[in-house]
Amino acid sequence: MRESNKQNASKNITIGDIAEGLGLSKTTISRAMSGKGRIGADTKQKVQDYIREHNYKPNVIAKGLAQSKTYNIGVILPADANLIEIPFFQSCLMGICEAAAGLDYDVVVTTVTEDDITLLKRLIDNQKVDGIVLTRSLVNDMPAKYLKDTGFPAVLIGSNEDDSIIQVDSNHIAGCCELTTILLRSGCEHMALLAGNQNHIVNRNRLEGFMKAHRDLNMAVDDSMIFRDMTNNIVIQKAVGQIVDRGVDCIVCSDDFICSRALAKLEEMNWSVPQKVKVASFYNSAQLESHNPPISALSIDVKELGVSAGKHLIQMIAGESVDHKSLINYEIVLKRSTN
Amino acid sequence: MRESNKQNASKNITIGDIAEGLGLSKTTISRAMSGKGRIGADTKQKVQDYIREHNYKPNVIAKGLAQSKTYNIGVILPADANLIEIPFFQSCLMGICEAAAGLDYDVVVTTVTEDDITLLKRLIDNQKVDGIVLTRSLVNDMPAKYLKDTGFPAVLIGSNEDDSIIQVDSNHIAGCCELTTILLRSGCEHMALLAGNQNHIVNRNRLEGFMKAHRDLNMAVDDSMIFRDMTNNIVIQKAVGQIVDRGVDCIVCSDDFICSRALAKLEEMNWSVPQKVKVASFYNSAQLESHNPPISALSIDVKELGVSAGKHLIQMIAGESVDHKSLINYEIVLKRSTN
DNA sequence: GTGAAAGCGCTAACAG
DNA sequence: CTGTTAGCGCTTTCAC
Repeated sequence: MRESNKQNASKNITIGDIAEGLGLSKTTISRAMSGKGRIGADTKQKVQDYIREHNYKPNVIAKGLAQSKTYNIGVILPADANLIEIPFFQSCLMGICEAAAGLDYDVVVTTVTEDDITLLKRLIDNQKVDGIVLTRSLVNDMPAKYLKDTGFPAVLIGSNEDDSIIQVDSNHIAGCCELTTILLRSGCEHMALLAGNQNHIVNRNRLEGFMKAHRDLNMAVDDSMIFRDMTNNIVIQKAVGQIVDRGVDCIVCSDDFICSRALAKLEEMNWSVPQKVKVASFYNSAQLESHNPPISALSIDVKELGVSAGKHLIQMIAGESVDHKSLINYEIVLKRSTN
Repeated sequence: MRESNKQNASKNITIGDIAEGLGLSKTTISRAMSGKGRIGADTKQKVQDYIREHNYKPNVIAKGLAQSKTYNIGVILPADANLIEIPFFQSCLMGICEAAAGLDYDVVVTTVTEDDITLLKRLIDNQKVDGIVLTRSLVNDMPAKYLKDTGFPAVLIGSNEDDSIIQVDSNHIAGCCELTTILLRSGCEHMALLAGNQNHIVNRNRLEGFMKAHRDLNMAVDDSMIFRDMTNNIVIQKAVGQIVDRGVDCIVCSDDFICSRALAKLEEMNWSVPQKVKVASFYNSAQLESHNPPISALSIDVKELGVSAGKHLIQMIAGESVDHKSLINYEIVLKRSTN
């Protein structure tokens, strides 16, 4: 019950306990830890020894309060029903967590839907985070708009027309253009594109890359072979039926979800890949990992996107300047589906 | 520059500003908000009006510091490479976020691997959360053990031998038993099971349910038809080859990942489902959503698991007592693959 | 080089 | 019913 027994109690030991135990002031302890201000090398050592010995962990919350910081970054995940199982966001999150932990930050997550950003507002209002990572980008992006208006530190994983928001992305236009070019050069003459939800910037960019490849090679695109907003199995199956009728020789899909559904339909029609039609995907997940034949695709290190976004955000919070746009490499992986 | 202009500044307005603006004490403002302690109905009203008018948002961090709480719960996600894209955890997380937001808590996430829980320790040491949700359960579960030893409030999504940790799960044994029973009763005589990583409790439970169904019906299980630790495509393909040779008439898989690989192999062998062999999965994700034929499976509302876990944890933190184990319903969804 | 004191924004006895 | 006074655990002037 004596004062000096404090550190044995279940409560965590505080900076005050150390000061008391060492006969120093709280200020000195603080300085010994932060390195700020001048302090004697010997006392510094003494403090650090004491800290190690007593396994002292500073209270980050209190530190934050004193500095008007939280040492947290917020990650906004989409909660729209059709996206809830998309692994992209999970991989992003892993990357962000990794970056944050390395810089002594923590990650708090919340969700938004296309038309409801109340939880994002709440997170900011509650002053629980020092900055925000957005993990998807829509055409009229409410979160991006809100963050821009409020001037809250933020970085976007993906691209956005608005240059004023910091962005981390891979170059979808270039990547899709490159993959398409390879396919065109390999002799494809009747290419089709099954593009995803055009409300997502990324799907517009993929479409644009596809178009650009044709332009660059001076080849016409057949508009009747371009399908947008392939957001459910019904429309995908219908589209596949139509393009097969029109003599397609190569199908490119916006992502693996579309691709796996297209492949299922082709199989049902007994239309063999790659003999009768080549198939490639613009986004490579685990979904088609063990498909037979293996599917050619654009591959990006999504976790690395998260790492980069996290680091950039924390730099920003620290007041350092960061690039307005940084790009993560992509890779073109050719497999049997386009042989 | 005058004192009274404070609320126009970019800084957030504080409880002190309100007190000053209204000529009351900070205590009174605090009481008007929390409802604790007695306070005049009229002053309470006045305060609330002022708050609304000036769009005041209390600083949760400061509140927390004063109460030794954080109003955060931690969610531990597995970062093992082979699990990173599994949508189960993402759905859990969504549910936990939903529960937390509704109870004015936030969610901070971090990761562990099978043999490294330093980030979990860090989260607790930093005192950033009031409790922890574990989203997976292994046989020698380091996080569960650690939390038990430290006595930190925690709930586990999944099951664990150790009864002392609060658990939220669906009844995998009963569910798998029920589905297996249906298949046995429908005439299957040579059933095979492709079970997942036996280091995961859930996969052991699924196996147990499968066995129990046989026991209950007094039917022998053929050990050569039971495969454990089907963690990669190679072993799965090999297993499928073997069981087909042995005259299997029904294949049950631990989860959709195993199932999709098994289906791919069957297709390659031109072994039609369900004509030559029935197929079912013990865990239903979006992975096989549009497979042809549709796959019979056990279906559970994973997000609801998260919601339940989140609510239970926050109750616990509030000092209320919670059930040691609560179960979420499962559903057996029979489709063409077992017709 | 070190310490005293004030303060981050809020809550919680204890008085009146 | 309301105000005063201490804190929560840490940082940060400003003195010495």
